[in-house]
Amino acid sequence: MNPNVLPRTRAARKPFEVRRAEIVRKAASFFAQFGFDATTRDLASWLGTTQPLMYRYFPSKNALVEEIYQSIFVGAWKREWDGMLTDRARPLRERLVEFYDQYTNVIMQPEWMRLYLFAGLRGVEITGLYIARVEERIIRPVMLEMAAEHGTVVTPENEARLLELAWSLQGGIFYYGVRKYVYGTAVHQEKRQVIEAAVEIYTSAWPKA
Amino acid sequence: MNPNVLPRTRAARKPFEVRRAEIVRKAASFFAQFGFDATTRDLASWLGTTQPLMYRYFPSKNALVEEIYQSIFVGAWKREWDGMLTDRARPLRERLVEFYDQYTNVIMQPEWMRLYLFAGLRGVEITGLYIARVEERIIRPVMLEMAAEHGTVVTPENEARLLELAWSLQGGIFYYGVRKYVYGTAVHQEKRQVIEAAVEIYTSAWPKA
DNA sequence: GTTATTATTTATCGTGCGATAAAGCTAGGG
DNA sequence: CCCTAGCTTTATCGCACGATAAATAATAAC
Repeated sequence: MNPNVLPRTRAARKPFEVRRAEIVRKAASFFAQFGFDATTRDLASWLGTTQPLMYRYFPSKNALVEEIYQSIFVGAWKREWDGMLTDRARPLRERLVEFYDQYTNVIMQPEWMRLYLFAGLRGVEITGLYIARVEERIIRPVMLEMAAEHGTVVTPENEARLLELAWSLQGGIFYYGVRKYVYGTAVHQEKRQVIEAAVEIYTSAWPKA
Repeated sequence: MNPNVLPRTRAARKPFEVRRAEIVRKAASFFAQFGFDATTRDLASWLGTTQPLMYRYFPSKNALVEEIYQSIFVGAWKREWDGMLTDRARPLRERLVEFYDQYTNVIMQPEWMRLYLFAGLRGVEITGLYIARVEERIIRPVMLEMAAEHGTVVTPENEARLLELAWSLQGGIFYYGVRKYVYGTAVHQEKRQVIEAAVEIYTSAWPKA
């Protein structure tokens, strides 16, 4: 017997690719809330369909999960961010604030943040690759621009220190999102203000040597 | 049939409280690695005992998990930290570096960090309480000491901004641990150096107003 | 309008889970 | 040395999980 109290109305018939894309999108939101150990039956109920339907579109639960990883971690980066940090026609602080404002508009959402942490805790390989890419695309450019702005010469000796300093800026911003979207605690300011304050601190106190 | 290849030797008989404490301690380490959805059978194998043994000491898996939460989140704070940040006989930077050095000696370990995030993602109530306590015991004192050092008057208008600034410092340090212990990526400096650099940035660039 | 196609559902399988009951074994008291 | 208390194990239950097969129904082609 079907455990649902109300008899389900048959799900609307949809073209293969439409349904498939819908499953990936909604399943991401579902797993972000309940973790990847949530069941395919609950997922189907969330989708408004039945459990075996998923297996027409994905060979296994894990195949679906892998596709969610791809959509989140590979699809997150936007083309226009690439030159944003290094455009020296604009003041550095302005570049940093605008970049982090836009970048966090994408990643600082409950879905993205939670999936990122769920996947990290699971030891999913792609999260390590994601961090490596963040270092090359964000941390290192930020560090180099900071150094250029302050006349700091980057050497093999101080590179590690300067990279970690740029990571600290990133971490200070990121943890704001963790508090808000993972732990659900009250924060005291809006995202934009937090970014501005953190960027201000780092640009004004960047070490000369 | 027992799936173990080698026939288990019977577990050494131990007094109730000894075995019980051992289960909590080792189970914390086990769940930190594999998440709270790991099975009680695997846990028993990890403990070197059998699965039903756990039920002599805890009425359910969840009761054991709750006890692990308590031991981690309530038992983490050390008495001597309480006056450390506010001891104005010492230079502020020195206080901050020493506090964060010692505090991170406790929390910046794979076990603590992973359980903290696992629990947070599960929506476990105690993590919200933990963050509230961190704000009262660390963030607010840090903010007030910073303000006092720089002659900043804390008002209802700027309090939110100053609190978030102190959170940024904490977040910058914390995220270093996330990278290292959750994502397993290479970091460029030792913890102590990262703390020193972050504290240096924040103490030298703290806003006057 | 009939038929072919395929999206969707119902029914079910084997497995592994948390939990319980009962049997087995070991240390300490007499 | 035996007996008993209680720690530990074996055996097992009911259930929910991922996955598959077969039946059903809605769309598309002609």
